[in-house]
Amino acid sequence: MYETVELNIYMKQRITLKKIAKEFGVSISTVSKALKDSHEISEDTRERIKAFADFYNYKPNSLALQLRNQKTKVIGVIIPEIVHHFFSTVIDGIEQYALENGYNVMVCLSNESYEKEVSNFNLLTNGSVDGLIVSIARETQENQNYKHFQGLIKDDFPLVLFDRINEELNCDKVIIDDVGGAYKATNHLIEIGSKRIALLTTQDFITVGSLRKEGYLYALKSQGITVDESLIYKIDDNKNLYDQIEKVINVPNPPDAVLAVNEIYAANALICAKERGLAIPTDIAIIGFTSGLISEFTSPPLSCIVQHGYLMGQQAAELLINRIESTGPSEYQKEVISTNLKIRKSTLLDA
Amino acid sequence: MYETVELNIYMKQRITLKKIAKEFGVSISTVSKALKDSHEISEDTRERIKAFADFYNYKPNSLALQLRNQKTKVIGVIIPEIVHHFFSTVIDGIEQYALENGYNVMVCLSNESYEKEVSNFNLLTNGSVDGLIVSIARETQENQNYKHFQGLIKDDFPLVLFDRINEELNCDKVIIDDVGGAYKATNHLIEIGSKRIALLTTQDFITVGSLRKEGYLYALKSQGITVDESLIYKIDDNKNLYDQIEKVINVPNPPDAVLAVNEIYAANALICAKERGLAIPTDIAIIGFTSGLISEFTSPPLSCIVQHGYLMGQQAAELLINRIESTGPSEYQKEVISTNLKIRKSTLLDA
DNA sequence: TTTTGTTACGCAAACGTTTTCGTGTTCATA
DNA sequence: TATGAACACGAAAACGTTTGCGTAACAAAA
Repeated sequence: MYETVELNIYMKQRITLKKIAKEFGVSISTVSKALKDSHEISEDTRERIKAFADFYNYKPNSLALQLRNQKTKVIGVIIPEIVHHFFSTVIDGIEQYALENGYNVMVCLSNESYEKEVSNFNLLTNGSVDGLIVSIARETQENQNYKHFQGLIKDDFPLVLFDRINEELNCDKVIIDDVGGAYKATNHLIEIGSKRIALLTTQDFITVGSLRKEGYLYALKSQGITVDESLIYKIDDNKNLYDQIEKVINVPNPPDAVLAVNEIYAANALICAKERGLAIPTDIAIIGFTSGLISEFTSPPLSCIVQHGYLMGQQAAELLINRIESTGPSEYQKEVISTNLKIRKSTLLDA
Repeated sequence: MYETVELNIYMKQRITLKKIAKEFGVSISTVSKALKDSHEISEDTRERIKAFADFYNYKPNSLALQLRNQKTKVIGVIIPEIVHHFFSTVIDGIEQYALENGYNVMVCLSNESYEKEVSNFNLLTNGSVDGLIVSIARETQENQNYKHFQGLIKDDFPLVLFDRINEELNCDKVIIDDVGGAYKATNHLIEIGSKRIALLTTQDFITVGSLRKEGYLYALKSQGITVDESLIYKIDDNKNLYDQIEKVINVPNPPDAVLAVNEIYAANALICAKERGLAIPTDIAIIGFTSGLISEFTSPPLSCIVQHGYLMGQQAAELLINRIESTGPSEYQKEVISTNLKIRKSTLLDA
């Protein structure tokens, strides 16, 4: 049965309305309507066409639909890197919310490179996606070159920034409460009696790093502790982490606590402290920021500020989809996701 | 200047060839040719059109191009979950190779669910992508329901399976040398004097788990060690990991070595062993499979079989793109990526 | 003056849909 | 026997692009 359909031997083409129409000697519109169960088409024709389409596993070409409907139901995501637990969880959250709302997700990686970020922009905003969720690449933050963002914003292209954002950019944003998180962590260290709290942060142009530094400073000040600038270390991610962190810990008079702005810094500090023979947390308490698994399996396990990346992804997707589907212009929103303090043995004195 | 172009106030539409044509009172084809620097168009017209297009930041609508060219230059990837270091590295490898070859990547998550896998299939194979790279969801492996795969294969749709594959499926595949890796790891344990080597593996329907078990058995047999079935534990990922692993370690006569088929099992075993007061590696040696970061930061750090996920991604992308761009049919390939043994202190006696 | 050639453009098809608006046929009603 | 409705379908436009081919206008050569 159904042998009239011509198929290329080497690359079977998908079946289309046109081919079905040809098979039955009817028009394309008849086929289209039949497949949509339109009452305009006689039951007999309808059933025959549907059976045929089913047999050949017909599915409407989504490109054609997207072109016609002027919307793709796809949201693009550009992140600095994917091999990063935090970003993975965010993607997960985006995906979940998007799918639940009939959208799909296209993920691209900037690899922290300005150039790749721009090319991803070009790629995704040429009609392939209805909106964009972005966390800014390190190089972009370093160079302060936001032209590609401004171009989009000028065109009212739906855009949501998350985590690594730029305040100047006029769009929806989702961030975690970096200041508050660092504040909580620092306060916790102070409460357990730490006096000389070192801060392992990033270079200044990474916004989350400088915000966490802010929270750290704020906590110290509000507790009346004078800030010792020599305890603040800006780690360069392009150089060897351990070597840099060793210079903080493996010194004559090491700090009695460390607040690290991410999990890796914290884990390295922990290894380093143990190497030097310091007891944790009695000699030195350590706390990090994280959403990862490393902290659970170090010994002792690391206390940390939990970041809720999944929630962040959901919120970003929600903002974006609202923006895409809204008719008129509306105020840009900035969602702040609060953090939790998760106390483990690296800061737990009584254990 | 250039004020004739009509723009909707609420949602600025992208500029199109048609609008440019209208602006200049020429035909669409003239504009198209002008922008492509065709000699058919006078230099004067050409320059004016190009300047205008540039001013309005014209970029060809990729949907229209994809529809016309009958190819999208996008490859779809479906993975069970993204919050998983191994899968992230694979994605990374796919992305890198794809981008270098003019392709983009669209990632979808099955969340180990059969239903989501199928819906992702439908979504991606309706014209949105030129080919698919898939690692099979757990539920699909459990139910053995591969109809959606067979449908694609029947249509000669370019498809590459990686890591979690099914041998029956007739398509390109990339796997790591699971048998060989487990064999290496087991041999290593035997070499350092382990006699009673426990295996922490997955349930049978996870192919990588059963393959690694095979390697483990093979190593034991080739060293003349009789297999003790009571040392083989099938962990159920849906239940609490630590509880299950505790039943292996925290017993009167624990094994003197553990081979875990992934990083998490290994890390849990390590915590468990320390909890019970066993010295590592003297009382019990532990080795895992991994590409993750956990192993580096446990104490002692975990030896492991390195999986080269990045390479795997590259190879998968290469196979797929070759398949997409090949004209005639050709033999399906199966690439096997070999593993490395990375010895750390969890199996290092002399340290 | 006629022929030939070049220049500079326009037409239309094609990709695969959806959907509005016809339109020809049949059948029942006045 | 006209009239109207109901039925079943087709034509065509639209989404945005590319490209082979046709052609008007003009200039140069025969």
